[in-house]
Amino acid sequence: MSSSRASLFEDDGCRVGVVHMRRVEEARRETIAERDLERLALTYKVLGDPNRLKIVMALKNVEMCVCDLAAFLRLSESAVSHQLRRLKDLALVRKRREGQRIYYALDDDHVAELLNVGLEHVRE
Amino acid sequence: MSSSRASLFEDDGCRVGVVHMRRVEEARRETIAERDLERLALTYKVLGDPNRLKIVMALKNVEMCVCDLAAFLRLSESAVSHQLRRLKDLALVRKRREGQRIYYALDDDHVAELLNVGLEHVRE
DNA sequence: ATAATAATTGAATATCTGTTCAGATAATCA
DNA sequence: TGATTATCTGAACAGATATTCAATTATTAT
Repeated sequence: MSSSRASLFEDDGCRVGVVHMRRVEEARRETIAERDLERLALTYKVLGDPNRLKIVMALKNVEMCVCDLAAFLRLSESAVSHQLRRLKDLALVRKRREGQRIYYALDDDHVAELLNVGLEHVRE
Repeated sequence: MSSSRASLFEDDGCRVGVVHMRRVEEARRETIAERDLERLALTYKVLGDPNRLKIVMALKNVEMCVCDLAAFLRLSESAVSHQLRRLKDLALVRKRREGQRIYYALDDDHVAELLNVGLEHVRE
């Protein structure tokens, strides 16, 4: 019976053909908190830009200042600074001031692990 | 000496102040292939949208057809179909036809692992 | 102080992205 | 066959995004 069709009214009042109502309701129950999901999406999104990804990949090995990263990416320091702020807002990197320079590093081990799992998938 | 400043000509001809040339060169050597990096960035990017993320989270538990997912997300089937194509292009989901319906599921275990590691980071 | 270096910030713009809409395929059934 | 259901596709538009540019803050050196 689970594959039989059911035409019914959804709780938002729209008449729709729902094939597996059980699965839909189950999925709704299992969904994580909207706040967590939003933050998780932002985390992936921030890694989804080639230049930001290059930054975190480089920081896997050693901390670097903005100037280093700009030279590495062949990008303006302003552009790098903008990207670093996004990475920092999501707790992917942390900064440490030393005189005039500010050194960036990965914030915790989860970040490196996230990169490794992603690489495994890409190289499968 | 590694913290001394070095003003020099980069190989692209731009005069820039590079603080830790060793680190920059090391980072350039360690960089993964541009093709892999591009693909890795696309993988994260595709997970970086709340609706697409909801889709893969739901598919962690059970396969679902487009109609189910549209009901679950309260989104048009067209919109869901567009998103599913992006997920499929990056091998995050696979499809299986059964009559008129097409069922989607996660493509491999890496995907679920990627979600789990991401969740750990968000909830830390 | 003044100058120089490192990094940040906000505004502007060109580009990219997600959804909608209308129409096209594909499979099933009367 | 024609009708219905499920899914896909391409164009278009509104909203988001990355970089550049100019100006600003913070630190160090003279």
